[in-house]
Amino acid sequence: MLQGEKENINTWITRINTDSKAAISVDCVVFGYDETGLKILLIDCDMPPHEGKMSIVGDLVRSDENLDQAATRILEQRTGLANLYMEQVKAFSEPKRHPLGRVITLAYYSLIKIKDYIIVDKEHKQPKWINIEDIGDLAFDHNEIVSTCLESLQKKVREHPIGFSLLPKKFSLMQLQNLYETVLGIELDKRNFRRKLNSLKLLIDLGENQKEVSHRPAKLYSFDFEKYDSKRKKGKLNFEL
Amino acid sequence: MLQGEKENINTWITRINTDSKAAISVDCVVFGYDETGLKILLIDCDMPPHEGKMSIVGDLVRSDENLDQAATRILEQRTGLANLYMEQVKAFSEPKRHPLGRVITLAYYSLIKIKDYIIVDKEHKQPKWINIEDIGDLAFDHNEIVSTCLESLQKKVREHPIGFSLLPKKFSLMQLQNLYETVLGIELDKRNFRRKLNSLKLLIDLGENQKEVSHRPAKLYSFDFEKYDSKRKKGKLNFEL
DNA sequence: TCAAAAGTGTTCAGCGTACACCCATGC
DNA sequence: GCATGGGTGTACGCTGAACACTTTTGA
Repeated sequence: MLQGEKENINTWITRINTDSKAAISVDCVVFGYDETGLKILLIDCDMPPHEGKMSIVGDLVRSDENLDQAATRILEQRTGLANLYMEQVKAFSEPKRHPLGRVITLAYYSLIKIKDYIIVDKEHKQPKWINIEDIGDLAFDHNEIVSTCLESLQKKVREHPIGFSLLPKKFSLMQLQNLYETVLGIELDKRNFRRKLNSLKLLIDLGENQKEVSHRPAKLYSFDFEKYDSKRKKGKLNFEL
Repeated sequence: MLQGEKENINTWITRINTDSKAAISVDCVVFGYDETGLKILLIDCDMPPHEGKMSIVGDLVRSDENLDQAATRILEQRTGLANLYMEQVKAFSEPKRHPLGRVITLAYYSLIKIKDYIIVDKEHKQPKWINIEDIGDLAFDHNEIVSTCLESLQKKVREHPIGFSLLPKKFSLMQLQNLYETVLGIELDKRNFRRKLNSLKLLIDLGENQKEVSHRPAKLYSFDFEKYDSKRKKGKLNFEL
């Protein structure tokens, strides 16, 4: 359209259907936690010129779904993963980012406990959990997407209690601390960490202990999601680690 | 594509060019500040069924530009505004959000000092600064976009010194405090605010005073962007208001 | 001399940080 | 009895929050 030209409903419809159409995809960085580290789910990429590399899980969005729905559907279709917490992060839109044409992608991340889910290889693309330290050169701009999503995850984990879903319902304080150290990639002081958690008053002491461990058994706790929600509604809550 | 069907390069190209194409737009919430308040730039909407409402400034993305470039171009073309700080916030993607077809939009915001820019009405859509309190019912899902962008702006202003561009180069501490109170929509304590700014050591005392004011003249300061950058690079900086 | 905004200090409570030893259990 | 990880307390410094009066200028 020329600058200053008056638009009408026909020019709009034309433009919507021609000039500016782009393929839209979502790409999802699935972070997985187990007690050995933080990993992400990668699959084989067989699209030229990136054959042989690995990529994160993504696909094109359909015309009858919004992006959140697309992300959920695609992850389920390609890996069997369902009912995940997902968070939209950012659009990646360089015109030449995709070899087969203009594809704008919306990056999402998800965070799960590896043991709770079974990955189904529905497409013979060998989905694998790769430790966050060991990710090599990925297809497309997926390295950039992964690092953007990791930053976003770390910020979120510091500010919201999304980490608790990564632990068993009953967990010890050491498990919790290890979780934060792993996801944030930092070390924390044991005593200070405990005092902090204690001051939040959001853990329920279950009065139970670990069993059959060859050392002093740890006390077990669970997270009080109800109390968290009600405190948050009432306005004042510093969840900040 | 059926689940489990093996993809190849032809199915990909087909899908990229047919099923999943959507029109992509950017919509930009331009926040403008002057000493009377925080405003946003709205234009008349003449697209059915939203004729008569106002809307934020947006348009379709072209195939040869990325989203940041599109946002810059569109704002310049429609309002004459150029060289703005812009920040991508989120995609809005409900399939029926746009009356003329599938349009996924990426929301951006920008923040400027009203006096520094001249708005050019290139399309006879009467661009206007509307106080943030007085925004009525906007076209499309633009009310939702505006409130999402406002939250995002407020978070950014608290954590980064983007507010200083809204003031004259030489400003008083009261002007600075008013700015934060206006943008964040809260009240601040004068003495605590001053102590905080003082402790950051990022203001340069110019040794000058206001003139021709009918009360005690305020001292004037400027913000030390260089020092801010170097402190930030060296790692340790708590800019947090 | 008055109106209007500028400027200034202290106290208190809470929070992050640094740091080292004893405890309970299984083998 | 020893190896292993669990569990605990104190002191210090920084920061945010609350709060009221004096100063300087122009009209």
